[in-house]
Amino acid sequence: MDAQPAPPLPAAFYDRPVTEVARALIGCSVSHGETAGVIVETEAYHQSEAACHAYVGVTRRTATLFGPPGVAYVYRSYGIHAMLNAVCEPEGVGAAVLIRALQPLAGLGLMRARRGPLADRQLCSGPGKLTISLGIGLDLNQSSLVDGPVQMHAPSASWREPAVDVDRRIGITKAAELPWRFVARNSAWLSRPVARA
DNA sequence: GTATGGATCTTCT
DNA sequence: GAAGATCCATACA
Repeated sequence: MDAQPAPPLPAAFYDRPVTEVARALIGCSVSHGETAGVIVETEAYHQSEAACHAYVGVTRRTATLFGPPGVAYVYRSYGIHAMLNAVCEPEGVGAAVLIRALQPLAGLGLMRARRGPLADRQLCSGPGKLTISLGIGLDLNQSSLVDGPVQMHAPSASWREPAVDVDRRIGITKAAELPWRFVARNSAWLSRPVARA
């Protein structure tokens, strides 16, 4: 709690292969207003595979994915849930990292006010949950992760670089076999345990 | 504790 | 008109 926030990750951080960024984001933190959490679970999406929205090409919906790196891509899924992604790779390439789960770090009271009287581990253990807890809505689509309302920060000094497990992605039907899900090993805050050790 | 089905809206064909 | 990267409540063992 006393941890002074490090400077936000620069746009260059996201200007790399999306799988590298997805792995590097494990242990980083996301903040929005009073609320913040440590990223413990991510998935990579790239225009070269069918599960990615950008697979179909540039549309009005996916334009953000093809934009410059270091920008938030927020969209609605199943008509109900907002999903937070970080756009990666150079402008013109459709790729993003989906933030699937957080370890709550700050503003837990505000999270409960938004979500209800839930246990800590239920506040951000899912892509649709964490956006509600952090108050992230569709209006934040295309906002900068470097100097916008939602920011991502490098791991605090006390965070030991965790072992990262790789797994298949969740909840998709196409290209489901790609090992593009990255999680912090032995974390208790995941949306779902790793399939195989 | 595990399993199944419903809710709800934006975007694209 | 249909599909989609989900979450929650309810039913049953």
